[in-house]
Amino acid sequence: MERAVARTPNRTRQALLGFLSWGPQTGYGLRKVIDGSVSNFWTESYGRIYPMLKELEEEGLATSVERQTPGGRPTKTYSITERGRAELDAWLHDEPAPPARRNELLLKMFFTAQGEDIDPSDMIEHFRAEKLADLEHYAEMREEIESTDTPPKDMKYWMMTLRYGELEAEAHVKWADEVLKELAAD
Amino acid sequence: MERAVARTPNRTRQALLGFLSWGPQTGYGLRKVIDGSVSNFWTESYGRIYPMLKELEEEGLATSVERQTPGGRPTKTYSITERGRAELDAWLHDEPAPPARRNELLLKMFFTAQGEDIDPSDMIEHFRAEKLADLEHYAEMREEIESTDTPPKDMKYWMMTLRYGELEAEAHVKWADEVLKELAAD
DNA sequence: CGTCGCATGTAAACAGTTACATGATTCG
DNA sequence: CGAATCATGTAACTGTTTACATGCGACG
Repeated sequence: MERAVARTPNRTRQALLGFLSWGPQTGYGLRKVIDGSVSNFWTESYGRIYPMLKELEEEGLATSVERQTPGGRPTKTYSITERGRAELDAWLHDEPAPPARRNELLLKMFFTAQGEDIDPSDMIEHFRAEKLADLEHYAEMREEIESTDTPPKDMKYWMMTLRYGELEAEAHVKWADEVLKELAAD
Repeated sequence: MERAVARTPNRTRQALLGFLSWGPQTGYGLRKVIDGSVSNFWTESYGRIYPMLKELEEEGLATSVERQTPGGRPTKTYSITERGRAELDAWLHDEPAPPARRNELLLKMFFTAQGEDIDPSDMIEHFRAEKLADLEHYAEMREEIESTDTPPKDMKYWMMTLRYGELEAEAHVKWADEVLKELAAD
């Protein structure tokens, strides 16, 4: 009997297929799009993107066309294939793996009493500021998505991921406020 | 000029030093303690624990005593050294690295419209159930910490990490409720 | 007598980042 | 002319899990 395990398997494959499903892209372009849309809950580095695109092509999930641009480096534009779409679809149908549980901030908090004169206030203040910046960023994204002509089907789900970020960040700020108050009370 | 980067560096070292700062432990024991106390925001596998303990000893941050138990395997008990405590203390003083941003649930949500007839409701229902289970678990931990004679200095910080989990899980449940309602409205 | 808990450890594979190499164009 | 942006790609390194090997004692 096998137990379902909390691994973080390779999803770069699916992430790239997802973005290619919107239309052809270069490796460089994918990186930009990822940074500009899902950076809040997903990241990819060139060191993963380029080898993975090569792999996708070898497996017939994507095809590439190399273009000699009128000056500058030749660019390689990838497109998703039918088999690629099928793989993306299959992935969308199964259970996601839970995110890795590794939070250094909390680990430090947990051991604070073990150090000499540690005051975690600065660290939490910093954390709080980051979350507030995230919230501002989300507000901008909300406006941007609503103002550009996003397909309504996509829009709905994008807003849901945005909402996740908002509620989570708000909870984090609330936590920081509570904790800072308690720390100040000493 | 170097930019501070959001890496997730090796903190197994500090985690183990933290737990050893409470008192001597075996590798096996450390795993148990970690699972029973911080599993909510930190995990370690044997494959990291044993090699890391060896490393800590080589670097003079811990010492070990091998005991021949009256039957059974010999056990190796590690203790933290002064230098180990200094390293732990230094770590407690610097900024934590932000957690990795890789959430497969949200990545799936983001691409839901790209699949054929995808209804993410089941997935979110499952997510919600997990968070409710987490909340129950936190309630138990709260009682447990309060009933056993935890040093009050530690207690305060442990409760803060617990509170983080509670507020976050509550936000996640709220998100799931909102999203499920919206999905049901179609 | 089976399996669970105690207990240590390694090897292989996988996941992921960072730094580097290369080079043209455009903008200030 | 220097910096930013477009653009592709590799190599080295770090981090982490999983599966396996080994074996005793206790409990049912």
